Amino acid sequence: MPDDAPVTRGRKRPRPPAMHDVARLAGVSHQTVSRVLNDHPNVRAETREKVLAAIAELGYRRNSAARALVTRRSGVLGVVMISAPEFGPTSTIIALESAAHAAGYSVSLTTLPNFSVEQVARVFEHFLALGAEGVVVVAPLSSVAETIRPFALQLPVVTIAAGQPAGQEFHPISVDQQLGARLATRYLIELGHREIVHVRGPQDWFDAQQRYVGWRAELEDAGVAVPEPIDADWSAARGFEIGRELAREGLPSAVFAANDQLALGLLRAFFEAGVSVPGDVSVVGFDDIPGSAYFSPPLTTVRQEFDRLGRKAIGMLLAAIDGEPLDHTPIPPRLVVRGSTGAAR
Amino acid sequence: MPDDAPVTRGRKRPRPPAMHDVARLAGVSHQTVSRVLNDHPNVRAETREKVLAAIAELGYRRNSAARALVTRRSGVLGVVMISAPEFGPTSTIIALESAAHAAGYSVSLTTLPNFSVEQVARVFEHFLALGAEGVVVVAPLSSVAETIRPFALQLPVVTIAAGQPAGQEFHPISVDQQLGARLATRYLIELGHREIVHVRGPQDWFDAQQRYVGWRAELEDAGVAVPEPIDADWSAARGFEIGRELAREGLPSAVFAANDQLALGLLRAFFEAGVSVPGDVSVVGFDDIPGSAYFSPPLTTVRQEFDRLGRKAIGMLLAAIDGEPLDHTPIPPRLVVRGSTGAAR
DNA sequence: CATGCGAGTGTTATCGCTCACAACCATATC
DNA sequence: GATATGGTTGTGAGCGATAACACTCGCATG
Repeated sequence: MPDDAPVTRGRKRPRPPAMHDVARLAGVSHQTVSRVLNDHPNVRAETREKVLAAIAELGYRRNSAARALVTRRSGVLGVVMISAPEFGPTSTIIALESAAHAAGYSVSLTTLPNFSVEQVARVFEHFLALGAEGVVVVAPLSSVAETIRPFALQLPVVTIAAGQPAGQEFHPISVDQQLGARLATRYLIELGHREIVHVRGPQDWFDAQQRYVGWRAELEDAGVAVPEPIDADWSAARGFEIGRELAREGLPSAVFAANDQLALGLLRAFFEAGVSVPGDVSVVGFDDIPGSAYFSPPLTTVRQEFDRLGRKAIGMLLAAIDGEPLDHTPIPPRLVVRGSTGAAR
Repeated sequence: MPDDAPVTRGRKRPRPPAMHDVARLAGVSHQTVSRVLNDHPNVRAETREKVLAAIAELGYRRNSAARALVTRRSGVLGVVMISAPEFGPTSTIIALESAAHAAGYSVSLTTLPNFSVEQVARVFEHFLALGAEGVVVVAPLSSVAETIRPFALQLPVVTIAAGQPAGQEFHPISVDQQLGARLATRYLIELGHREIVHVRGPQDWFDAQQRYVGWRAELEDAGVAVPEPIDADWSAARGFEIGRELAREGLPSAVFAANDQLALGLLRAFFEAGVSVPGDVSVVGFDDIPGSAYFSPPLTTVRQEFDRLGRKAIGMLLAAIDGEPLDHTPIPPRLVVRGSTGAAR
C-alpha cells in the first residue's frame, strides 16, 4: 500500500505538553483536565479556572490522535474530487469544507485524475485507514456509481451526482440538471423557437446526460421536433468549432449548450462568421460562470448554487452517519435570462 | 475552543480488526505484523505471506490514530485557502493535494472567508491539535504575513504570496507577478503604445500589488509616462464600468487589466460603445482563465502555471519540515498573445 | 568447539487520551 | 444521627500501534 508507506521525512520536535503536564501544573488529576476540555458539567468553576490557566501557560493542545484512538471517532470527513480542470466549482469544495467545519469535522481532501477501480479503491483505503467517518465524492461521472459501491457499505458515502436513484448505501445529491435543461429549453420554446439544437457534453458525465435528457424531454412534451444532438466535450474550443460548422452549414433557430464554455465558443464563432446573436440564432448556456454576464452578448444561462449543494451534501452525510433518514431532493437551478436569447426570427 | 468541541454525532460501529487479531490468525506476534506493514526487511518471505493472507482475510487496515500517537507523526499537511470566490484556481489546490499525496501525506483543508487574527489563530490551533506537520497558506493577502507569523514559529509554513521577503520562519512562493506585469507592459510598449493605463486590483492582495509595481517599473524603465492607475476589485462588472467610463471620457492607447475578468468587462464595454479592440485600444489581461482565448476579441494575457505552483509549494514545505534549505525562486509566468492587442494607432 | 553475529521473532513499555468506577465531601432526608 | 443523594475529584485500565530490547536460531569464524 504505497500511500500508507511510512512517512520517513521530518525532524524531531520536542515533546509537546500533554494532559498530564497540565494536570500537574494545575494541581489536579489528568481526568479533571479532560473534563474541562470536554465541557463536562461537574467541574467546580474555580478548578476550571486553574486548569484553563495551566493550559494557557503551557500552550497545551489536545492530541487528536490519542483522542481518536480511544473514542474511535476521528472527526474527519473525506472528500474525493475529480481533478479534471473542466470541473471547476471551487465553491462546492469551499461550501463542503465550511459546512463540515461548522459541524465540528475536519476535511481530508483527495483528488483523482480519473475514477478507475484501482484509484478509487486506494482513496477509500486511505480514508478508511484514516478513520474517516464519511466520504463525499465530487465527481459526476457515470462510472463512479458502481466503482464506489463496495466501499459505501463500509462507511457512509454521499455522491454529488445527478440522476442516480438513491439506494440504501448510495446517497446521491445534486442540482437538478434535468430541470435546468428543461427551463432553458422551455424558455426557448416560449420565445417561439422550434429548431433547438443541443450541444451535448460528454455522456460519461452525469450532468451532461441529464441535461441532454431534460432538453429532449422538454421538446417532446411540447411537441417540438427533437434534432440530433451535437457531441462535444466541455471546452470553449469545441464550442467554437461547432459554431463555425453551424454557421457554414446552416443555422438552427437556437442552440442550448451543455455549459457556458461551449456557449462562449459558439458566441465567438458566430461573431466571427457575422452571425447575429440573438438576431439570427439564440444561445443558452449552463452554469453561469463568472463573467458570463459580460460575454458578447451576455449569456442566458442556468445558474447552479454550488454552495448550497455543498452544504446539503454535508448535511446528508452527517444524517447518514447518524443513521437518520436522508432527503435526496435535488436542488433546483434557476434560469438567468440575458442578451443571448431573443424571439425566433 | 469551539472547533475542537467533541463530535457528538455518530452511531456505534463494531470494532474493526486490530493488529492483534491479524497476529493471532497468522500465528505470529503483533510486532511481526507491524514489521510486514512497515516493510521491515527482516521478515521471512513465508511469514510475510501468512500475515498478508490474514490481513486480506480480515480486511484489516492500520489505525492511523494509533500510529500517529506513537510515532508523533500525523502524515497530515494543512492547507488554508481563502474562500473568496474571486480567487478561483482550483488547480492550485489539486496540485497541492496530489503533490502531498505523492509524498505520502494527506491533506486537511480549511477555508476562511477572511484572514482576521482570530480566524487564522483558530485554524492554526486546529492544525496544531491535528498534529499537522506543516501548513500551506493559499491566500495572497498582505494581511496574512503578519497574522501567521507567530504560528510559523511552531510549525513549518509556506505561503503562496508574491513579493514577500523570505524570512527564517517565513516561506513565500508564487508565480512572479511583477515579471508577468512587466511582460505584458513591455509587449504593449513594443507595439508602440505610449499611454498604457493599468486597471489595478485590490491593493490588499499581493498579486494586485505586484502587478501594479511591475507595470509601473516597466514603464519607468522604458521612459514612458506612468498614468494614474484605475482602482478596481477583481470582477468583470467593475471592468465593464471602467470600460464605459473610458469610452466616454477618452480612451488610452492600451489597458493592462489586473486580471482576465476585468479585461472581459472592458472588452464588453468597449464593444457596446463601438470602440474597436485592438483598433482603437489594446487590452491585456492576467491569468489566462479558461475561455479567454474565445473572448471577443481573444484576450492577450499572462498565463500562470498554478499546478507547478502547487507542486513547488509542497516541495518547499517538505524541505522546511526536514530542515533543508529552501528555494524561493518564483515561477516565471508567460505572455500569451492573442487578438486583443495590436500596434498603437 | 566455543564464540560472535545477524536474521527472524516475541515481550514489554509507552504514546496521550477517555471511560468506568471508586472515593470523598457536603448537603438533604428520614 | 444514620442514611441517602449528588456534585466533584481521583485511580486504573485500556484504545492500537511502534520502539526498544531480549531471545532463539543457524552459520561463519577463529
